[in-house]
Amino acid sequence: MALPSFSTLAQHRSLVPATSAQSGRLERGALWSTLADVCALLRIPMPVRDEAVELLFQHRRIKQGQYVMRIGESFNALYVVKCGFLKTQMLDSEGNERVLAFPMQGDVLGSDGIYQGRYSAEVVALSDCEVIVLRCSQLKNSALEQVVLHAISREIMQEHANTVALTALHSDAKLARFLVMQSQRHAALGYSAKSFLLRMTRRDIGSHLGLTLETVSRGISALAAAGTISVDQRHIEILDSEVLGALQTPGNMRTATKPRAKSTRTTTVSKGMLPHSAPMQARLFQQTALAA
Amino acid sequence: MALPSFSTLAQHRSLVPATSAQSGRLERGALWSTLADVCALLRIPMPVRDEAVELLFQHRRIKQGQYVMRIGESFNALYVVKCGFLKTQMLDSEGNERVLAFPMQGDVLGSDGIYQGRYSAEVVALSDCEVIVLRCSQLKNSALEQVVLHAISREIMQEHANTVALTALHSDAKLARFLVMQSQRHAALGYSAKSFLLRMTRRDIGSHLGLTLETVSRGISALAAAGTISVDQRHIEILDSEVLGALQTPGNMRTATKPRAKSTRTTTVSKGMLPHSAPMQARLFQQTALAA
DNA sequence: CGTCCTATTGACAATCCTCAAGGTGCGTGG
DNA sequence: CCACGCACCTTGAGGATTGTCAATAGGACG
Repeated sequence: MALPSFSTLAQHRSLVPATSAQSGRLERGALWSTLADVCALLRIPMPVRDEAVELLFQHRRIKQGQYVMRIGESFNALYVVKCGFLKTQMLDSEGNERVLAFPMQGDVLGSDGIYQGRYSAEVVALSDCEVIVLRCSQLKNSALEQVVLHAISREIMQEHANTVALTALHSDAKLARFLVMQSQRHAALGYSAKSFLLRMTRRDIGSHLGLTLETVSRGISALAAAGTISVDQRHIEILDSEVLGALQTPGNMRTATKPRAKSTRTTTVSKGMLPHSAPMQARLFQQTALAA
Repeated sequence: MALPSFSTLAQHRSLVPATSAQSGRLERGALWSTLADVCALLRIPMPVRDEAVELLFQHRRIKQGQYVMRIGESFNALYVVKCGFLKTQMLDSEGNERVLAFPMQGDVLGSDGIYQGRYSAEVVALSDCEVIVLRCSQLKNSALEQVVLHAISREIMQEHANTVALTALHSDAKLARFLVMQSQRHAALGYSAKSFLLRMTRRDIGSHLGLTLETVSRGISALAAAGTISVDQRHIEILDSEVLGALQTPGNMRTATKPRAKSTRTTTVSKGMLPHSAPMQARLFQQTALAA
């Protein structure tokens, strides 16, 4: 069982929806994954604890349009996406839905519920999906706990950095960035980086980027007209990744602080107070804290 | 020692910069805080472990304009703001600075370094400050570790939610939201909610909100002209908090998904698969995981 | 085959960025 | 103490971007 269909998936064609890959063992009429399976899916090395308790985590199939979880439900499990494509959204203070992310294979769902004990976002399947259920009771003090916490912290950091970066860009740059990220994420799963299918609506993209669907549509049309990409409905083909990459951070949008100089009496603070070769301490704390 | 100067501070006038409140014990020529001090500052109950090891955490003074940490420095400590006002910023892919947050009393600095083992943001003091140094070696497996992790997860969740919410608003709403949050944060520390001093420049505000400094300036002027606030340099007085609060989410900016209906075959999934009174499990996992 | 959702495109208006020109406050050095 | 420089703030005018409203067309699905 060791590594799951990871290397297998790495050869797939891009347009075949990654529906229900059939790894995991069949037992009691359902599919289950081992600790090793989940770790591989999360791309985090398996802890070497010899307590070979062989924990098994049940799979759950989600049909397109169905919800993995709803806002307000009490937090009792985390989920790891085994395959398929989803959308995470929350309600802002007005009651409108705002799209937070588009999770896919290897992403963790439900981490927003840890803190409040209640999910603050909902996750809906944009294609038929399969997720692995990690119940709290299973995670608590298990070998998986640190692994999952590591994955969560990685995701939150990346997503937040991405959200911040988006704030200062204008529509074309946002769009280019979104497409590049989609491309990279597809590539990371072994699909084509040049050709992929957007599973979400223009409106979803707009909500995620802070644009209207018309602006998204126009932006995509403009990129296509410029020959940077080719569009057929939701099928995207990247023709010039150079140009697309360059578009991510075009002009200024003078929204940033520019100076980058003058540090009033910065003397030797940074080197004076905490020198002491610390990488090891950092690593140690990391072990215990948010990483694995 | 118990609760620090918390209740004392709660009576201060708003314009007096909260510089170097003098709690903490003096030892070896420096100020130190106990576990109880730090927990109170973080507004998190102190763990009841009877290992009364009496850990002491050293204070560090930061003069206005000095840096608490720089981008790229290796991660070896977290900091809790004892008093003063600061600014956190990172460099985007272009090399421009982007302001992430304006930390104040009780906030944690440096959590962005946990994951990479290296700080990805820098923190500069906007006023004379005092921070409490939590070295990794002290935190590791200590009673404080869970407390700090809880505080960090709380901060990250709030900051991310705030960042996401900002994305869809237009300038006036962003500005109103910013002012309301500043007001609330000041109030939470015992200062006046109606009258406070902005320690950051218009440019910093703009960078934080994704606007230019001119737009910020115009927005503030407009609010003042409307009688909602009164402005004198960086001194802000809120005259009509009703109006200001209402401005936070004005028109639509049709950026959100609106439908809010039609769940294709949602049948009984959410209630069918994971009912089981889970709050207790959630609480347990919470204990072990990110909370205290 | 009709309906609904989605996407595209156009025209127009509002917002916001850009460039530019003062003005104010503060620290530094003469 | 005053002059000067420098950052910060304000305000204006013009233009680019983007939101809004509206009309149309294609596709999915029952």
